[in-house]
Amino acid sequence: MATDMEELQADNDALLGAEKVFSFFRKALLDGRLKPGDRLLSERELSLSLSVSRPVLREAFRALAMLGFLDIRHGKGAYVKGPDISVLTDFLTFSLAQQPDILDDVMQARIAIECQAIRLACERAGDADLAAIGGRLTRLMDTLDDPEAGGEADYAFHLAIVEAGRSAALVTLYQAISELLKRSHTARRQLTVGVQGIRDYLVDAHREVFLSIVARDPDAAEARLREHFAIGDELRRKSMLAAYAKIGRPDS
Amino acid sequence: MATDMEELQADNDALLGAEKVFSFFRKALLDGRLKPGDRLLSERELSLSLSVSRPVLREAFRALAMLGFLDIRHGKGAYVKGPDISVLTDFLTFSLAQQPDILDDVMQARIAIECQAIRLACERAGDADLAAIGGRLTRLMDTLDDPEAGGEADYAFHLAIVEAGRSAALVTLYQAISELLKRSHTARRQLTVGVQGIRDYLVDAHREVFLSIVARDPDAAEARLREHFAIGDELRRKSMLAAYAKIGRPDS
DNA sequence: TTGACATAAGTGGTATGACCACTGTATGGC
DNA sequence: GCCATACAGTGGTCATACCACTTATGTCAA
Repeated sequence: MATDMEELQADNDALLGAEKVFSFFRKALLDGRLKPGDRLLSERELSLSLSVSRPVLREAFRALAMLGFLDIRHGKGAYVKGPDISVLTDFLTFSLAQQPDILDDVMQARIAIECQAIRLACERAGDADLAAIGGRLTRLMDTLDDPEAGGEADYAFHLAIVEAGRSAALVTLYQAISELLKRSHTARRQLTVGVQGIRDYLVDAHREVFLSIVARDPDAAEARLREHFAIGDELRRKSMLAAYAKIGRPDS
Repeated sequence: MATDMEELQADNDALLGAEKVFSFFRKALLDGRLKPGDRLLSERELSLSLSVSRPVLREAFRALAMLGFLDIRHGKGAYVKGPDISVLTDFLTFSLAQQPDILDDVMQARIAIECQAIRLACERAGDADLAAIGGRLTRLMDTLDDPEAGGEADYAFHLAIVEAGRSAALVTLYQAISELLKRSHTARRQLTVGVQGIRDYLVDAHREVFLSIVARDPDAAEARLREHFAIGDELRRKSMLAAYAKIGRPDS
């Protein structure tokens, strides 16, 4: 992936060991010789065929598996996997996790993606998309008292909106930050679970967002969504203040 | 990275070979024993210390290098590298490249990120950020006639806006799609280079966006930006139509 | 005949030891 | 003092052997 096409014509032995394997794999994938689901030759055969040693071939295999392009199963063989977003998710999670307050900052990415997706959803969503969002809304109402399940339902609802936008790029990015988003969701729920009137608010806010999509009004939908985020932020801040205040006093 | 924290307490030998290496590496990174720039023990020493064979350790090393966490230099050793976005970029480019029309769809992600970032920029941008954007604007005006340099200047301008938003998550995502964005930029410039009044439009549109940020008016800034995108889309469509019409006729 | 079990072949997983190629340093002669 | 060679340490590669898992095949007993 990193290197360019310079060596595409060269199946020759000028390459440095593992590069030969990567080159072979890339080419085979691009010209259709290998498709997701295909089974590769065994390590012994392939290493012979590419004239590299088995350890070298295994290094390359392991790296490809790490990147999600191969699924290696003990005793069965190595199978080609389509590009898998989970790798991207892991990598992003790990990269961003280094910084403090990332759970707050990832909220900005969430707002960005959802606000654009909801606009698209107003134009592009089909009946199935709307039904999916509605279903998640029901699920959300059923799990109001459980921070864990509630957080997941919340995430599922918003994911359905993004998917309704029918933009592969937006969905991919959203999935890429999904791990951090889920954490953020449950963390927020745990903070705000005791707030006065939170149940009614959650239901109303999400329903209004949903109805705006059904009405196919992009500006209103985005506005509702932004409002939802702003209020959520406000609630969260108050809850944190309350929590700190409680810590300060004796908790009789 | 993929697995969770269950085995964090287990330095024991319950792990499957390569996992031991990953576990060690992850732990050492998280508790600060390893920092970017550090040199790892030699393969022979480390394999002994982790009680795995050298080939297994090398497989893990190769995978980590592939992911950008290690820089392995022949004859010198293996050095820890900070997370490198370029891996993410490559992966995203490769994953999304499979689908047709991705260059159009990635525009949705771009709009999403920039529209949110410009809102943040209105609140958070410092003088240095504004100066940076201004500088890119000048550069943009100087390269109006060169599709290549012009495309890059265009990209640089918008990147400066995103950076002015001071959100690590947004910047990271933007960089992740940067490769596709750059292609998109130059492709658009090549299409619209001959359009009547395009030079004046480009300057005016970008300047207005810039001035909105300076005025610190989020709603206006986002509106200007969306308008810019919409008009760009319109221009591009017209140009494509014109190009097709020209092909239909004899090009005397 | 049919079921369950044992066996064998093929696969990935690991280990060992040796050797090559590259790098930096130390040691020798000049 | 300086340069060139030799050496030690490193990653890079290889060949071989063996272990563990999966599957299919075949065999034996009910």
